[in-house]
Amino acid sequence: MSEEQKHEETFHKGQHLDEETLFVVSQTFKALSDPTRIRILNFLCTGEHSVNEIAETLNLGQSTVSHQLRFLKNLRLVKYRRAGTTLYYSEDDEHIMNLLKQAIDHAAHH
Amino acid sequence: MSEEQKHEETFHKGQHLDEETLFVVSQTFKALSDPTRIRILNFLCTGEHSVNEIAETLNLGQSTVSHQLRFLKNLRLVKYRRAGTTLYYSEDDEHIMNLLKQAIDHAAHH
DNA sequence: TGACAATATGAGTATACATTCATATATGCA
DNA sequence: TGCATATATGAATGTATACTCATATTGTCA
Repeated sequence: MSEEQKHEETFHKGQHLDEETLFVVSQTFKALSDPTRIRILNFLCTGEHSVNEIAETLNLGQSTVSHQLRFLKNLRLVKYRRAGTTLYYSEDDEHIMNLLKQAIDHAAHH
Repeated sequence: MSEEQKHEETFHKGQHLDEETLFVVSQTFKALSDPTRIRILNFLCTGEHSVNEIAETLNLGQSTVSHQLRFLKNLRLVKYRRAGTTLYYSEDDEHIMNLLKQAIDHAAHH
């Protein structure tokens, strides 16, 4: 590794963004850019919940929640556990959830 | 402050999201969800740059860059300094820039 | 003041996306 | 097997938005 690269990684000064990284980063933030998904993820901070629990608690349509959970699952931000006909969804990316919490704190404490 | 609220703020367990916080958080992440804006912000990590410098370096149209900079400026993510007819843009929210860097590292180191 | 350079702005367009509705799939149980 | 519950899926629609083009604005200097 060159000194220049080491410098960039250490101090984060305009590091090079390849196509794939750019895509992943933008997709990740897009997941966090929708109020409904934010509410779902924030609710999942309290632990695992079924689709219907999420829908009723947040006052959303069952279909809406299912669609958004699929979106979040494709990005591996949530996972689920099956129990009979019920699917219990929960967080699956501690790092990204931490980003969300930071942003909420940043916005709320103002 | 109630014990329940203190618990939520300390451990980030599904804290309540009021309308305004939800809006601010979603807007902030929306700013970070577009590849062009990510590239601009990442470039500004290297220091202040004029609109034309940004456009030429990132191979973007002048109008595109100007539009996106206005977007980022409305959210107070960037600021500018005037020098004659040239406007030098730079970062204006250390905390949010840090979120971006975290996400880039998270995505790049995989 | 007039010309030039840098940037901003507004309209138009194409695309992405969140929601809803209707329906399909899947699991458990009698 | 047949029914009920939970969830997923697909189409349709309205809305948001990123980019481009043309033009306007602003500041500098001769």
